[in-house]
Amino acid sequence: MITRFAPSPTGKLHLGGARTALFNFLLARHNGGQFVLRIEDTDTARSKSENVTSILGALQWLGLEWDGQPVFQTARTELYQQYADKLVDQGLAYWCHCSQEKIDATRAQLLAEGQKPRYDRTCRELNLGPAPGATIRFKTPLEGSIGWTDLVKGPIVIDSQELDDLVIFKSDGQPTYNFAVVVDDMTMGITDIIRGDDHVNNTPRQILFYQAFGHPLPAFGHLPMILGADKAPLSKRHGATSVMAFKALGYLPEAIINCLARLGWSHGDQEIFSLDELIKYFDLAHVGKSGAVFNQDKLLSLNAHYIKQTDPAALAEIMWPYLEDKGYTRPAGDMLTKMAKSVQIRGKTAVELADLSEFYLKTRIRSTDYALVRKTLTSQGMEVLKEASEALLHQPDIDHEGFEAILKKLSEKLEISIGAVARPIRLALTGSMASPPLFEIIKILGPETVQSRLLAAGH
RNA sequence: GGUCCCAUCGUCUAGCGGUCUAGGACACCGCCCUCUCACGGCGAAAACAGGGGUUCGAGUCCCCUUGGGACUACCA
Repeated sequence: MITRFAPSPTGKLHLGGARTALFNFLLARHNGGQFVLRIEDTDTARSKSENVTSILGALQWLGLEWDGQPVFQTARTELYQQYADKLVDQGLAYWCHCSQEKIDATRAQLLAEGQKPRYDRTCRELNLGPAPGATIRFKTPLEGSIGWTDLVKGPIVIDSQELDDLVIFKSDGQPTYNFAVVVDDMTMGITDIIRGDDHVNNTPRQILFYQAFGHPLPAFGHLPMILGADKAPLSKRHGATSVMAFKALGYLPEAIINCLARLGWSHGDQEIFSLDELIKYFDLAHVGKSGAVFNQDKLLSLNAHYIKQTDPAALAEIMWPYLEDKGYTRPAGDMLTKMAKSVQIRGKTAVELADLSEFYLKTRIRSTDYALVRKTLTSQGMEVLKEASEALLHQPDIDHEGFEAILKKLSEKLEISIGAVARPIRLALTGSMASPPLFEIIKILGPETVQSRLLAAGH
């Protein structure tokens, strides 16, 4: 089995493309086959090499390793030419000298008469040769039907009268998409073509070409589209859609893979899948037939799950770039790991992790919420800070139990609730009312920083 | 317009004729836990688009309607 992913480098790798790549990857790996890449760059006006780099980078980041070297269509023009010539020689295709204007005119006329707009096949039996501005058209059978059993949609049949005499070679000497794809898939030995729903209508045309070449048909499977919240196909206007944009937002590749896999595929009630598990369980039989709305909340929750799963040291590395962006210098030793661990269950993205742990690195804690400061650092609050500072001074290596005891003692001494004791300390230490547990913060920050922050807030 | 595809909670989905008074997950709401925020635990609410068949029996099979979508290029 050989599957392929064939992006055109007209943009970055987006969610839809990533899922197509994932399913092809999974199908191949599940069956011990190959997964290859083809870059469809024949649209030279819109194709950019930096997009190729970025698409390959995104696939790598996701962990979708491909076999061999990517094939570039622009390097194979001669091959397409040979195959087109073959069809012309066999009388299965023909040179067409009709001008674009003429074709447009007949199309418009047919449309006006309420008929199907199509080429009128003027040149079909004229046996013309090459000429400037000429195209090569395929002799589509005038009758009969074309069908295949789609791997995800089931049997599909279409009347060949629905099809025009397709142009296979453009007047600029480049093959058309449908033709190039077939030549590529044949010569690359692709056995299973898994692609987006939008290609269902291309399939009968491509089948015609396979038949013309006397080449066995590959299996086709068409994946439903990924939609935005408004049920329209996912696009830029739905916000972040490129894989790397999600990386920048602090999402983990495991979460994106898991999320994408569950968009249109299922394995009973299981929700969490590692890439290895996906390879083990993946099958086309459980791919759904209808479009799926991409739900970023679900991705977020999956991301939170994988963040919780990640080893704190590794998480520190994932989180660090975002802290670095804020202008901090990297702390020494395992400080960063401790920080990551303390916010691990609180942050749902690497960005949130950085935001939540930022207070550890600040040189000065300041809250801009003045109302809160006024409410918390009352004379009583100040008293708490002073007392806490003294209590902690004698117990720098505090643990949960020990800190609870200190809080309790203070609460009894000052005759206020435990919460009222904790509040000013939390504000002094973190600048916020939401943070990891105080004893944990104290341990990570160390006695000197704790003292100075308590004192600084006391003024 | 024509051709093709699709249709279960708000969303992703399980379901492959009887085990469905329809299960799971996310989100939402409530309760518990608790030094805050979270995590976690427990619970609630929430769907078979509509209409005809077939069958002893239909979410599951067939047809129609409705509603979505794709394609209809010398774009990929």
